[in-house]
Amino acid sequence: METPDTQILFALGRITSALRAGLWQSAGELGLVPAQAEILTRIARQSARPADIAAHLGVSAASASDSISSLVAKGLALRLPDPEDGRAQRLLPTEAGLCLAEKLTAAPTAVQGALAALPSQDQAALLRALTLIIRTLQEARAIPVQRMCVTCRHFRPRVHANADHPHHCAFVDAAFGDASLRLDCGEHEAALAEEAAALWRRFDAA
Amino acid sequence: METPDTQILFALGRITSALRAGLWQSAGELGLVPAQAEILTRIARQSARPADIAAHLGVSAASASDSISSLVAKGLALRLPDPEDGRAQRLLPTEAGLCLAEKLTAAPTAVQGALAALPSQDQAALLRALTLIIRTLQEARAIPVQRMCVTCRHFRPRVHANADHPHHCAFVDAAFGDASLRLDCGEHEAALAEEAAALWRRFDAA
DNA sequence: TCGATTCAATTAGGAATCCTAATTATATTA
DNA sequence: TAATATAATTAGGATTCCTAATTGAATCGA
Repeated sequence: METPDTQILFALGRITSALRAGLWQSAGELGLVPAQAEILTRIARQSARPADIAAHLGVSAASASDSISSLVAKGLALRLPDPEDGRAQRLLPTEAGLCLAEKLTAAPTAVQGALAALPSQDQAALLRALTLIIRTLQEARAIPVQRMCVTCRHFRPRVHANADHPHHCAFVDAAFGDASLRLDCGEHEAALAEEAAALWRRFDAA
Repeated sequence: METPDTQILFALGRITSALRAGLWQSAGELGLVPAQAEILTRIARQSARPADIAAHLGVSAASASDSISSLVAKGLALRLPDPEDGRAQRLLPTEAGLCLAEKLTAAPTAVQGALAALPSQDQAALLRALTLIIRTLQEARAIPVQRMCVTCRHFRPRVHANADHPHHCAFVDAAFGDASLRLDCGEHEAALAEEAAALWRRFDAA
């Protein structure tokens, strides 16, 4: 318990516990368990395959299938055949599922409150650090690839002198700062390999 | 998915998944499941009561009791009567449990790798932000109280001009920075209520 | 001091997740 | 066309997780 690494890991563990407890609480009030709530909010945002869900949650395909079946049995989700691949399926929320997903994302949790209470400079620094971590985890194949700024061909890191808005998005043609980094952007287009490496170095530089 | 809050929550979710998957992996190689691994490493660091374990993990006392029983059945932990309270127990690791706990903490995970790869400035900023979050979660009674710098009577936030080492610990009489903030310090002594509030304001100030 | 209440912990009962291994059906490749 | 790979589920079993009820010990008030 001495290096920053160890302290950070410890801190993440504590916050993870709070997140799980909060999810049991808020999901439980709506008749769901955490895994079901996570899957439902995910497919409410965007349709996904069972394999995506499993990768997103970091569980086996069999476990994901279990939880999906629970949602289907409750009439909150549908399994439809995937038009692009006869082996695959597309998961969609039902009307009731969408309604419940909105309540879930709206439900305030203790962690959300703590984030809101964070000074905006710390918020930006936190988001920046987490973005870097997620990028590294992606490269290590520990988590599935995100549609995030730091791998997007529209991203221009550190091109402005303004310390609060050093980055630029070529898609919306606007300057922005660490606080506005996206991890799941609808306009994301993957940069080519060498281009991505250059973005990475530029953003990462301390 | 627009405000920093939402992005941060999303990011924490992704990292949580990676943490859980890593724990299934590393604990699984040693014949444990995540909950058992977390309890074992916790009691290896310091003896604890079942109620502490439950609060630490954010689960019910009954669930904690289940997992503790699993550890006891495997010969990795012992339940001893608590000398201070006849209703309570003290949990201790056995020799085999200590040995396993060391292997667990030594096992490198993907998230640990990602943390190590983080530039040290981002590490410090991350630890600072997480410390603030944990402090808020404690106040909201969402997680149990930690033996952390920001609630310690030896802590002197922002007393030095040196930007890298602005804080001071009166116990060891040394300057330190955000990167060295402790969340579980052996020398922690809780500050009085009003004193604690003053520390908080001073450290929090952006 | 004695009863009532509170508290720490476990047990009981049951639902849900999680795993690996095996199976089915579709895609891809040689 | 045959062999292999992939997407998903099912089967079987271990474990966690919940709430409610129980046991024993500590504390509080009359």
